[in-house]
Amino acid sequence: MAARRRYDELARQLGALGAARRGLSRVLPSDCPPGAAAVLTALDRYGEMRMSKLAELLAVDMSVTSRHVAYAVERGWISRHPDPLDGRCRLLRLTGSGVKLLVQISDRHATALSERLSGWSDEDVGRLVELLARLRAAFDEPRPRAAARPAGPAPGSRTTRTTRTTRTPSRT
Amino acid sequence: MAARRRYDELARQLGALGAARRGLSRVLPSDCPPGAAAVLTALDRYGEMRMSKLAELLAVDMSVTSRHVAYAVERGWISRHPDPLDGRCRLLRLTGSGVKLLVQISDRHATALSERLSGWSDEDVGRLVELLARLRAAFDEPRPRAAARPAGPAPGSRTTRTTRTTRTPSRT
DNA sequence: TATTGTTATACTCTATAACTATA
DNA sequence: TATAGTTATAGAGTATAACAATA
Repeated sequence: MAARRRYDELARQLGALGAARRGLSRVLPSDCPPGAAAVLTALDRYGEMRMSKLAELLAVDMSVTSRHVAYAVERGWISRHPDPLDGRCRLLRLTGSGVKLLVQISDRHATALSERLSGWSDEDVGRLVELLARLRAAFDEPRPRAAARPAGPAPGSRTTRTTRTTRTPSRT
Repeated sequence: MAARRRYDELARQLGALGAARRGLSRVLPSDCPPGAAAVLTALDRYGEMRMSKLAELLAVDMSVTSRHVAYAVERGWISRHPDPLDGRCRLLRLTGSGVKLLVQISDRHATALSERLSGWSDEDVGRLVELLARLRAAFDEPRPRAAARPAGPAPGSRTTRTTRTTRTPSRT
C-alpha cells in the first residue's frame, strides 16, 4: 500500500506518457501504425492464435483488433486461416513479410531508445520493463472490487460491470 | 546502454500501456476527459502560466492545448487573464471550482490505484514513478541526434527536423 | 440461444495549416 | 516580419451496437 501522494504522481506520469509513446510511434514505417505493430509483435511472441485471444493480449475490444488485423492482412503481414476446430474462428499467422517488417521495427525501436536512453544502465531499463509489466498485469485483471465477502461473489450478483475488454457487452 | 532485447521489451510494454491509461481515465468524472484533467493537474502543480508554457509541460502541440483549455474554461475550472507583459499572451489560472474538481480526481485516482496495486509496496510505486519521470524527460528533449561534431551544430544546419511540440512548423 | 468475428458510427486525442492580434 | 494563440480539418485509436455465420 502506497501513500496517496504516490498515487497522484503515478497517475500524472501515466497521463504524461503519451509523448514517449508518440515518440516511439514516429519511428515506425509510415504504413505501419502502432496498432498494426502491436498485432505483429503479439503474434511473433505468442505464435498463431485466434482473434479473441489476440484481443485479450492486446487488451482492447475485439472490434478494434479486427480492424488492425484486417489492415495487416491487406498489407500481407499476416494471414487468416479457418480454425479446423471451430468454423467461427480464424487463426492468425505471421507471414514471411510480416517477420521481415518486425525485424525492421525492432531495429528502429532499438535505435530510438538507445539514443533517448543513452544514460540508462541495462538494469534501469530492466527494472522499468518489469514494473511496467506488473502495472499492465494489474490492470488486465477484472476490477478487484474492494472486498466484502471473502468467499466468492454471491452467485448471480453482477452489479459491477466487469469491464471485459475482449467483448463489449451488448444490452439486448 | 542496455541490450537490444531490453529495448524491444520496453517498446512492447509502452505500447501495451494503453489499457492502464484507459483504466485510469474511466474513473474520471464523465464531463472531464483526460486532456482536461492534465491541464488542471499542471496548473495545480506549477501555478499560473501561459498557454505556450502549458503546451510545453504537456508535451503536445499548442493547438491541442488550446482546445483542452477552452473546454476547461467553458466548464469554469480555469480562467484566462491577459498578460500585462505581453498583450498576445494569456495567463491561465485554476478557479476554486477547478481546485475542487482536482480533489475529486485525486480521490478517484488514489482509490483506483490502491485497488489495482494492492500488492505493491510504497517503494515499488515510488520506483515506477521515478523511472517514468526519467523516461518522460528523455523524450522531452529534442532528438539527441547521434553525435557527429562534438561541438555545437554547424550554424545554419537545420537538416534534422527538431520536433518541437509547442508549435507545428508551418512551411510557408 | 450463445459465441466468434465483422462492420458502422461516434468520441477523444493528436498534428498540420491557415488565420488573428499583438510585438 | 515574427510570435502567441485560435480554429478548421484530417488521421489514428478506441468503444458501442448491430449484424453474419457457426455452434
